[in-house]
Amino acid sequence: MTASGKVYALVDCNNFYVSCERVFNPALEGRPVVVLSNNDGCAVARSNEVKALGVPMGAPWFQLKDLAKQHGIVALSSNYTLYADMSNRVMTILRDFSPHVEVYSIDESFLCLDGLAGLWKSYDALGQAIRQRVRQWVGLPVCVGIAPSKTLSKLANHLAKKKPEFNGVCDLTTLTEAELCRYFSALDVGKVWGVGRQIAKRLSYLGIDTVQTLRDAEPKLMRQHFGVVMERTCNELRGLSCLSLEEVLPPKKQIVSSRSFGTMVTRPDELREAVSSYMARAAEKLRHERSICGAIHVFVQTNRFRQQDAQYHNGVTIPLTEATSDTRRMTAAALYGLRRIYRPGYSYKKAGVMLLDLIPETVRQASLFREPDERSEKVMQVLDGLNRDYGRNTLYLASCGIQQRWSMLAQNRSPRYTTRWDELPTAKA
DNA sequence: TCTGGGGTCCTAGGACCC
DNA sequence: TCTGGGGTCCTAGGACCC
Repeated sequence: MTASGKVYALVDCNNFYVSCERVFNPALEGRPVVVLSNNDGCAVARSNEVKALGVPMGAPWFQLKDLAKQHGIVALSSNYTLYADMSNRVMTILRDFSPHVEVYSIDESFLCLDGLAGLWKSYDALGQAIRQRVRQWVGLPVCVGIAPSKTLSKLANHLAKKKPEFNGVCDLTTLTEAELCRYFSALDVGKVWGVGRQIAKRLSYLGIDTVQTLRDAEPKLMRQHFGVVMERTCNELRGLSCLSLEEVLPPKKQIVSSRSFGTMVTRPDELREAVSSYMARAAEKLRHERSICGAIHVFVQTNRFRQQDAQYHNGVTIPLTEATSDTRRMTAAALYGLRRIYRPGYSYKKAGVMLLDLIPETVRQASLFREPDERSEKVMQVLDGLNRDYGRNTLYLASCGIQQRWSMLAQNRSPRYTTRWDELPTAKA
């Protein structure tokens, strides 16, 4: 099935966060391990042992504590610094295998394999070589799915992970129609990329429950029922490539920074600290993107899970008179917004900022009312430089506060082994 | 006690214009 | 009694992804 002549590989790391932890702590091998979300809230990565216990993705940790005690589940706080660095190492290796790589998320990439068939005995051999090298050089297990469309390569990857007969690499281009039909008939339609819970339910009303029945559905009819996206998905399932590789990621359209608090926050000064801190982070990302923003959205909310508490959530968008990436001006706007939405008497659980109307800094429009501020750019360069070279929070605005009593929980975080000299792993003789 | 964070795309509906 | 039609733009909300 190579109707379009395209061939894509999807390389996906197995249980990525858990596998990263195991590289540096081999004692975790073979044990049930979860990595928790920010604030140690939910299980966002599960080892196979934990999946076998029936723990779903996103399960709240506090609900798992009994099960954890019973089976000795190890729970780790997330260590994004480590995961990001490990991810970069994997992606660097993948670029050796194909000149066309789309880094799709922290743990998966699409590779275009067009024209590479001649270099290898088979696509399967190429896939195995990728697995072997990533395992040897970075220590992480990956699986590879190969198919004539991105949507199919996702499914191929799923099969590579679940079906031992593929040994970690599933090349759909070598399967017969009958074999494809057999695998796809056994797969829930919800496994298809782009089919979530709601759409799966609606598909079910039409008698479409498996990947195979969606593949057999008429694309034009799917368009009438669900829109252009589903029509595309349907065509992709038939081996007609509709989604191309996006090698250069387009500039972001918005940047969000938000966190749940480690404790309930009632005092306005603590909310101000949190919003200032989140804004510092968002502004840093903005400058890294080489963009400036034209508006800022601030929001606060109480704990929606505590129905017995008085609930309040609100947000406000503050347009800026002039697009900027200066943390100080953005923080001032955010704190102004916060004053407008803050209501006393509530226990707040979360706050955040969103940067909107982003444009590249090169198209900055001169303001009618202000001279261009070159000093601002210099100050931000110094700020970013210090925080890059000496660690985050070396230099920050006083409004971010010092104690940060509200900051999130991370009670069991591993060292940043690969990015901090003072946290390098040590080898015992 | 304890329930994540950061994105994108599409669509429907309202405002507005001629 | 009778009350256009078509187009664009914007926004909010929903759905999806990892």
